[in-house]
Amino acid sequence: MNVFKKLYKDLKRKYGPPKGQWSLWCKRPKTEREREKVLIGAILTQRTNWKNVDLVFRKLKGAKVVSLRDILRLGPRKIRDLIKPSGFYKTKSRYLTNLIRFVFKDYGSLTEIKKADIKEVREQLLKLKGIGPETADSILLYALDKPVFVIDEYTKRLVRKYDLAKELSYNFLQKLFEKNLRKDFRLYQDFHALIVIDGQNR
DNA sequence: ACCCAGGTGGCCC
DNA sequence: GGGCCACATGGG
Repeated sequence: MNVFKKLYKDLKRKYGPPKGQWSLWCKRPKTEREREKVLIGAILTQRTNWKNVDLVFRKLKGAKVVSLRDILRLGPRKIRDLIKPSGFYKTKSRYLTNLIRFVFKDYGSLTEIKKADIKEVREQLLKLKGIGPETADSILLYALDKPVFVIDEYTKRLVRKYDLAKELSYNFLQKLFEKNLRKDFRLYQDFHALIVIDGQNR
């Protein structure tokens, strides 16, 4: 058994199924509404503590904003105020609105995007302002159930801790994980979630 | 009063 | 391609 698979098994044994926010992100299958929530969360959680993002979701719920349509209906100004606790709220409200417009304009729904070619969707996402490799891949993996391994700060710390690679570039690490694991979005979802949980557990 | 958190874009060299 | 900085809030 290779070291990647072993690390996954160890983390799984230590923490069990991912909890909290991750129970939604790793849920299978997801409803359209659940995919939308993951999509919103993928933007809001950029460089931000999940506690703050959760605060935003409670505010959104209180304002009866529970879908992508609701966000567009409210408009950028109101959304800006509602997402304040997640930080960087001016840029994030723009990023989020742009992303949602892209979803509706090019595909109509997340369920439709799910049927499209992964490569193509990834490239389209990366063209959007505010969506870099990690956010694009988080969307692909957790909102669209695509087998794409997400590399983030915690993943890099894990790589350093166990000396899994000398190079730490995004693309290199992503290929490394994907090469050493079976191509399975469920495995990728749980593994990455556990890496973050473990990283935050220090 | 610091310091941190699932990043990204825009500069500069 | 790499090094820096702005973006902002809530919690330890």
